[in-house]
Amino acid sequence: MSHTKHEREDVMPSKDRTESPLINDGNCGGGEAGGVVLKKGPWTSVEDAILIDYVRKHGEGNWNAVQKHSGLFRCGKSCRLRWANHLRPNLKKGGFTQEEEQLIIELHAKMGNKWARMAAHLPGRTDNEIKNYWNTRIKRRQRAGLPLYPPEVCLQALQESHSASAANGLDKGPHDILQNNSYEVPDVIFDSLKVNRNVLPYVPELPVISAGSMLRKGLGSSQCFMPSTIYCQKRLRESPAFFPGYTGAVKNECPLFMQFQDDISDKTAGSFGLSFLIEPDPATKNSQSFDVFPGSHALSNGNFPASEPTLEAVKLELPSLQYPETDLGNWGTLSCPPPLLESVDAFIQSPPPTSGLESDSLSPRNSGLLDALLHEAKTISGAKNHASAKISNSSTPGDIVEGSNFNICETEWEKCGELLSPIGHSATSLFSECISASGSSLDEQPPAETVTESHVKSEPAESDHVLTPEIQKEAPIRLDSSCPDTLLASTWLEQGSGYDEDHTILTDAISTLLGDDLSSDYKNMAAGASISSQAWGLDSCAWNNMPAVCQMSELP
DNA sequence: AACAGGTCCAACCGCGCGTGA
DNA sequence: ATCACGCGCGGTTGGACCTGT
Repeated sequence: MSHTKHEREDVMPSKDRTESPLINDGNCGGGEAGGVVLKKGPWTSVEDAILIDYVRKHGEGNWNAVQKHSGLFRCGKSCRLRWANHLRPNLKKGGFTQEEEQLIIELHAKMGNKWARMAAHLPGRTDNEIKNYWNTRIKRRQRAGLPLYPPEVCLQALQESHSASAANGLDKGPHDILQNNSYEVPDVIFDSLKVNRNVLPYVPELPVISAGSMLRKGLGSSQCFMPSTIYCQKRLRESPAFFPGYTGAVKNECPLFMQFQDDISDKTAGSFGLSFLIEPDPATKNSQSFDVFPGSHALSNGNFPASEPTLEAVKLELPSLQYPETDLGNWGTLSCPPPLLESVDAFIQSPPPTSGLESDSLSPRNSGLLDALLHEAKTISGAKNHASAKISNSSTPGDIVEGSNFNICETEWEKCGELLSPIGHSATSLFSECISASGSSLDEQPPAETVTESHVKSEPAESDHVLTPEIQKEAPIRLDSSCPDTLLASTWLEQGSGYDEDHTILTDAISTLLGDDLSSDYKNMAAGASISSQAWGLDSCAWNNMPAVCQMSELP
């Protein structure tokens, strides 16, 4: 295809950019290199030949010298790109094979949008190719209402995780895949999780924010969601260990979240009982839906005015672990809460300030990816073994925030915190998606139904499982709450009933993720029991009526 | 045949990192 | 310590092509 294109270009070199020498920006030498106007746009075969010849003579590298010595009116960057993506030897052209596709999916589940690293696993393929393939895949599957990852990948990861944890113990890190990639899972991560579990009540904002943002996205303003994401992602791109969970949790680097995001935007917003966000009650309009969390980083960056722009700007510049320790200590009393998405994830995963940064190396937990969720589940489970007594006996948010006047909110907050934790959120979203796609092909499955047709059970045609009357009856009620996870989880659990062993594993994982209080409920649900409306403890009313200051009081 | 919408992909762009002066 | 430079990475864009109506 590109070949055809370039042949065509060779005949008619270009119309726009190529022949508009003045449209050069600063990235390639300010558009001029030594007074020479650099060319942009498609490469011609002549240029290719020049570049190939140059590289043969001088080797790769020193790309800026290419323009100087070869007569090419291209910036070094453009030369490097052309060489790397099209001219270098051993490049594989053509579509991806099934094996390659499978590998890409698996790699993306592990790495997220680390195209270059993925390309290293695919000889002859370029990061650009993989990126394009993946983006196309995302669009396709999003349109089709399919999960981003096929069930195989999810289940494989789960099974591997399960067996690995059984064999190695929890603290070894249940990441076969990751281990295969020589990823390190520093113990300090687990320690920090145990420590930080006490402050999980801070977490629940994330899903709500996500939902709001996703709803806005679903409402056709995807740009609402992106700017901050992009901004932070760029800022922190090279600090995946710090909190890729942020970028991941928001967009591409967290495929799991993205699955949920896609689902939310495509289906949930319209049918999951979140209409109160879209068509808020006049009395609660905006202030209680989108602005229910006044300090929401995501909200304030999602085309909503930031209440504390200055502070936020500062925090945006810093990876979460770079927050001054004093800031961490002050969060509970800040009038402006910390930025949410990044800080939430990072806070949970952050080692204690004294643990140093070396522990951050590619923690799977930090990735926000499939493995990370599994890891998280087991980590929390392990943490429970060590600290459950402490937590259950003495650790309440009220304990954390000493002298807080807002302990009245503890119960609701705790429940919501458990329920809405980004971990559970991602996991349930993932699992529901994974199971919902019963087909086994790696890629397309025929769209079972249009998005608008989706209801609680979104893709009936893709699954043989049907909602039980109980669930059908109860789920909409539950989902009128601001806890979309509820539905996803329940949907998953219901759908997962056909996967006995995996189901058990998944159920355990979910239960672990949800914590002690809810695990039994989830298991009951999984066993076919109807959802107890009391189990969730918090409906939209309670949540939305919770004073913002109360929510703030729970900040770590 | 014409058109619209979707898909694919090459190339651009901004940013961050590493290195050396 | 600072700056400039080279380089690589990931996100985005724009246009050609494909497909369905």
